[in-house]
Amino acid sequence: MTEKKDFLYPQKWLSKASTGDRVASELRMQIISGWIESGAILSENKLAADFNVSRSPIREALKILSAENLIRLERMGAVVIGLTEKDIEEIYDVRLLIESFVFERLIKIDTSNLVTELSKILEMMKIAIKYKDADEFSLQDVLFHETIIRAINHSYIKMIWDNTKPVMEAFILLSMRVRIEEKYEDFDRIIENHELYIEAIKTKNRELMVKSLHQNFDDVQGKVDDLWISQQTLSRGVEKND
Amino acid sequence: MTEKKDFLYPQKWLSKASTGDRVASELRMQIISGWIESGAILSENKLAADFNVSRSPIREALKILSAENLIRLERMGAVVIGLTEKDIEEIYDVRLLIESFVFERLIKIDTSNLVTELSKILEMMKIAIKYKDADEFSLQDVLFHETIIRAINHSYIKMIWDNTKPVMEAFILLSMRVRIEEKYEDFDRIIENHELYIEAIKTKNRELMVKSLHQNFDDVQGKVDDLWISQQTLSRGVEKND
DNA sequence: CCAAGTATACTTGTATACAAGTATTATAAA
DNA sequence: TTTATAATACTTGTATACAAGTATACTTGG
Repeated sequence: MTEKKDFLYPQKWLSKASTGDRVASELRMQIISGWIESGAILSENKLAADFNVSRSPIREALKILSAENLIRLERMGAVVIGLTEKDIEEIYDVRLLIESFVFERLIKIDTSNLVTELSKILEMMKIAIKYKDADEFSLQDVLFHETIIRAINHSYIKMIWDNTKPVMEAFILLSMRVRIEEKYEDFDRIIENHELYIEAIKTKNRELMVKSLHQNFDDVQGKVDDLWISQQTLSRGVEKND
Repeated sequence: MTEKKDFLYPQKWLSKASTGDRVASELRMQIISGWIESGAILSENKLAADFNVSRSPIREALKILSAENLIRLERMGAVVIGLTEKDIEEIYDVRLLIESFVFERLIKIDTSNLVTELSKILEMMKIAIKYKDADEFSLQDVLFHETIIRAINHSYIKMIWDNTKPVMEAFILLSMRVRIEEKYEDFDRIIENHELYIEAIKTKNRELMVKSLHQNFDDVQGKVDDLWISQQTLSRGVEKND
């Protein structure tokens, strides 16, 4: 008998999502968390049976995951690629790239509204930490950066964000869940980083921005470790479906 | 009676593509060329009838175009967004961003094989010009830049490329078709630019790369004009379906 | 025991069917 | 004439059906 596994992805974030999106979100979490191992082969029929839906939304989900480079669509089944440490470094390459670009644009425009909005989000993050709500914290963290990116109204930079966001969100979600329990003090540093970021935007200080961005980036190494912890935690005492 | 319109997208490039991909490629061309005007509303049923396929591949195509920001999926029908001058500028922002990033990586690795490959592609481009084959030229032009990007083996930079490529390809295709007839001499300059680019990679000369990239970028203004010419050419003497 | 060929149980891609919801249009009442 | 209501003709989202192709496993002949 295999133990029933709860959803990894917060269901309340999916209030008005289609079945395909739900399946994609859940599969994404299962792949990134290591619950579904890389190399595994997913069949549409099997997934449809597992999720108790038809093949239509499953196909939709697989297309999404394929665009995110988490799986590779082949003739016979979708091969799980998974998320390696290299992938995470690469995602942060891209983040660094686009957020630097965004900052250069921000320098040229009025950012007072943006700063206000970011301050609000930061306060939300603090509350989330106070109540040890890793999911809410992750949501706000991602929203923080998305808000910055949206500020410059650049649809193609936004597109890059949209394409990397889901994987990043899942990754952050998983590592924060571990960290909020086992490395609670980390969050002070994260908050500090974000305050620095806001300050950089407010004062349009390029150096400060680079500094805060890189601190954020350095923080990733720890996050990678946490992902592995997360993967082991998940496997602990849970039987896997065949 | 409405005049039968040929395919805008080269059919031979779709040898092993699915129906959904074909429809996406064709619709993309129709949208970017202005044949389908922005603001138009596409219904899955109508498209299925037009293309003589079922709704499944149509849905697939619409998802693709939506990810490319060419349409916006809404409750009732997909609204055509189209490609504005701003979009094209933004695409080139992204190209500049990622190709600069790629160049920084190229400096650190052996690029002799890459240079050879690029030289080959460049010769193909010259032949295409000689025979006034705009489609072949566009194919090689896009391949040229893709080859450079692939050289650094960065899956997320590659992902950004994959996401912008289709729109760029369609745009280049349309403008080259006009230019090869009406501005044949332009192509000397384009070839020159690419030679400069190869030279920059060979000598790992950052300044030269920036120069050739920006020359490429400056060239875009002309391309935008050509797109409008292309749109008018297409409308000339052709009746549009209701 | 081994090899070749065939049957079978998969796979995806596309077409069709059905359900639920929305905008529009026509009708009826004031 | 105007407004409210109801019928209708759309829309998408999901489920199911069918077709074509592929890998596997078995069977049959040597």
